[in-house]
Amino acid sequence: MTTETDTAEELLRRLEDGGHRLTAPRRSALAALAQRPEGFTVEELCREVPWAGRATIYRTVRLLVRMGLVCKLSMLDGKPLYNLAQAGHHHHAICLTCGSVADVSRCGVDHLLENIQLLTGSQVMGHRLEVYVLCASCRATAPQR
Amino acid sequence: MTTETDTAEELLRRLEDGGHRLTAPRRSALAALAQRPEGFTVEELCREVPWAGRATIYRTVRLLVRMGLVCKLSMLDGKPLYNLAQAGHHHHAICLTCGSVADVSRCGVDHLLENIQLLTGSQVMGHRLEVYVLCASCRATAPQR
DNA sequence: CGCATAAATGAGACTAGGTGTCAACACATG
DNA sequence: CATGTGTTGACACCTAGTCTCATTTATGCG
Repeated sequence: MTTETDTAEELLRRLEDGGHRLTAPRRSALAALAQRPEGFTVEELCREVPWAGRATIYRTVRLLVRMGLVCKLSMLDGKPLYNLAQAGHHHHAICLTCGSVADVSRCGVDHLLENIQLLTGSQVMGHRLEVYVLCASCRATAPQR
Repeated sequence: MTTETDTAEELLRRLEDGGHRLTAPRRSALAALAQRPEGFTVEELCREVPWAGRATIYRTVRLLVRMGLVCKLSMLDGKPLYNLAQAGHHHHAICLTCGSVADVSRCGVDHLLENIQLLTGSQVMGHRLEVYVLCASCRATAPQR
């Protein structure tokens, strides 16, 4: 089983491989972020690592997003939420109750985009898909969030 | 053919039908917005109707969004863009070049959401889909935006 | 018409989320 | 251990939007 520490180590390694320095603020930010598999906001991270500058935390998260290690998604009300990227896909089913994020890439998204090209004659340049769900386990239990 | 004036009149009528007052700031905001079928930002509207208060313009747009007359979508970089709602659907193919918005509802979105429920065992509560395209006519001409 | 009154307005403070600047600092390498 | 570039932190600034509250105004009623 992958622990939070493993996750943080992995991110650290990826940063290093990318030619980035492993500084104290980055280590702390990664450690904090690895403990929140259900997603986090940058302000939350700032509160958890109060001795590091706000700009630094934002820069670290932006770096991780650009490297594809973290993805930024938006909740129903438009508020941003970040979470660890599982792989290279870009589609999520976010549970409104527990915050868990499921991969939706194999549910026909590509097919949908193909249809759009065919039916409208346009060329798809990018897309954003966010699905808000009540996940299987939350359907049976009480809301927590 | 529907002119911009017709559009503004129509919006005005809908507001009135909804029990809202037809005030001068609202009339101007609607007139300005009706002239931008390719979408607009609220700040743009504020610049076009500078004698009306910024809060009022924001309130007017929010009202129109809540009434389903205008929809808020977000561009690839996350910046918000508003445009006149064509109907009750919620899916758009936004041309990155000319800003035109096409309806994508009949391209299999519902089918996709059904698949998600079946494959993940979750209940879909809401979703957001934005597709960024180069529309058919822009594929043949030079970029303008 | 004239009036009452609830709805709407405008100024401006405030919020969230995020970026830009710049002097000071620190990591890794020669 | 010098050196130089990447990184930091403080803080100003930005966009997008909301809230408050005193003032104004559209509209239905008599």
